Amino acid sequence: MLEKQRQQLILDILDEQQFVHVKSLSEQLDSSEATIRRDLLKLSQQNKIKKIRGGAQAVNFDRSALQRRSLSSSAFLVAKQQQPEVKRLIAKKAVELCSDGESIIINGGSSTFMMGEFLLERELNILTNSFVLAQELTENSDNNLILPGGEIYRKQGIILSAFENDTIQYYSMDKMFMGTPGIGEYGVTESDTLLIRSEQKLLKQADKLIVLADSSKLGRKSNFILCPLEEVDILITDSNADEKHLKVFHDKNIEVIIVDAPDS
Amino acid sequence: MLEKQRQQLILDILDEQQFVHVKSLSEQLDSSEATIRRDLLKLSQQNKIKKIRGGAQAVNFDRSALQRRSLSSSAFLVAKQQQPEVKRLIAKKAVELCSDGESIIINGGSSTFMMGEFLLERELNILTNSFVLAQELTENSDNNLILPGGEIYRKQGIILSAFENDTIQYYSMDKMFMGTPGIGEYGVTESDTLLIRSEQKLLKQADKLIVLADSSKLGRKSNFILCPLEEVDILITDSNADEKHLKVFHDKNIEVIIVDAPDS
DNA sequence: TTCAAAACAATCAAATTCAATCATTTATTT
DNA sequence: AAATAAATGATTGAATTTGATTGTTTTGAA
Repeated sequence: MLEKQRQQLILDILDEQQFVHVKSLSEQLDSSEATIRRDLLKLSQQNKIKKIRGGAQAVNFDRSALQRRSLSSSAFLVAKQQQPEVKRLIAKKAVELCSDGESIIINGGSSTFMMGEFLLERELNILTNSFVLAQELTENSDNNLILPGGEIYRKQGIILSAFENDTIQYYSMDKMFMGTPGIGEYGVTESDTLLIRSEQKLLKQADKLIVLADSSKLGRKSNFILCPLEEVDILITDSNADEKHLKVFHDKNIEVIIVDAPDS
Repeated sequence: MLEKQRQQLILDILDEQQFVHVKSLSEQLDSSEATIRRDLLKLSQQNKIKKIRGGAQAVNFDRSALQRRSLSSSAFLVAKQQQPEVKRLIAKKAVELCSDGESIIINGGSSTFMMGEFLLERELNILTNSFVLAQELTENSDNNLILPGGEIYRKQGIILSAFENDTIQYYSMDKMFMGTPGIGEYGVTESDTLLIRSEQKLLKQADKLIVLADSSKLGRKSNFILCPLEEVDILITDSNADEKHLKVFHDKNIEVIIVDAPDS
């Protein structure tokens, strides 16, 4: 991985969470801890992050600017940068599972955001808490869009409500598409505490759950468990997936759809 | 492969992914690394890419955001040009009634949309069923935005819910700003059947109702009555207002704010 | 306080990337 | 076709980056 690319990714990660461990970065970016430390040193000298013992901390000296930038789709770009082709193919396959006229739920997040590209020419009923996705599809497609009520979180580009009962409880949808930072025997995980509630609420309104997770997400575990594997109906991943992981899903009767990874 | 062709392909690739290795380009384009380096040098001299150690970085990686930004702030500019100056002054006065930190409701519609221009530098809690206003202010301001749940109606640019109980019932706001096609002794009127329900629901959550209506709207009556005059606390209109109409509002103890009409 | 584990900066050797150079191939002009 | 110009690919040594190793510092538990 390129030096600049690595550093950009560190910034992107810190855009989404307040703190990261050196170790975690080293694993995620597939570089030695020494290299990560050097990156952190450089970035902190540029005042782009704050270097603290154990890792790095986000420096929100210009919170508004950062928020605006992330909303505009940096999350989308990070996703693209990390796994450009694979994620796109997975998103494409996900959209192919829908027929026009169907009602689907799409949760906020970079993986599912990529579905947008393939939804442009479709006509579905789409319930989503992703404000950015709704924006794109409202402007550029004929899909019918439904939003949950709540506050707009610029950084994540999503709408969240603190209240139990909101508009979405009245909607019954066919499928829910969900991206995740990690899925394994323990279930589907999520890193953001804000997101997890909202996603659980959305999940209740869907008949089927379809998880989008490229091979790097399999067996990974993020901070919080969103739902057990039993809830998952279909998993879409790529051909780099480890047999060991796939077996777990198979044992739970999850239908696994595998798309060809370009560089496998 | 021709030189120009190769360089265009490099640009295409960087249009998609922000970073590439020299090695990867060399393989993809079937040229030596030396040639690729020369291409990168030329392209970077033209400022079309950024040359970094190990490869190249897209310079316009935030292009979509930039486009959207200029386009979106121009949404206010367009409104500014199309609407008469009076409406703008009324909108400005309306925003001046708010102090930072306050919670306000703004209904969808062209008059109230113009408030957006003056809200850019403010920090308020804004509950609005105007999807377009929310969009603009999310991208270009630091206001906290709250949306009701429901379906997006493209034509009107608003969010509507068919259900009685939605998220907004939990919000208690200081002021509601409402534009209207007609206001008179019979009350505040509205022409759009879709809008009227939604606005009545919003109204319930506000302590004070402030109506924006230039002088041409006074004494006018549109198809439906949204609420009686008793509910109105403040009316903002312009200096062309007829005394006869103003007396009606005065009798109902409505505070009337009059802005100077430029061509009066 | 003591101790062990973790995180750290400094250092070094290996690997990678680079610009410069030159011979060869390809394109253009005469 | 010959001469000239331009582009390409290979080679080189220098510069930079990287991961591993070292010993030191910090941390939290005993």
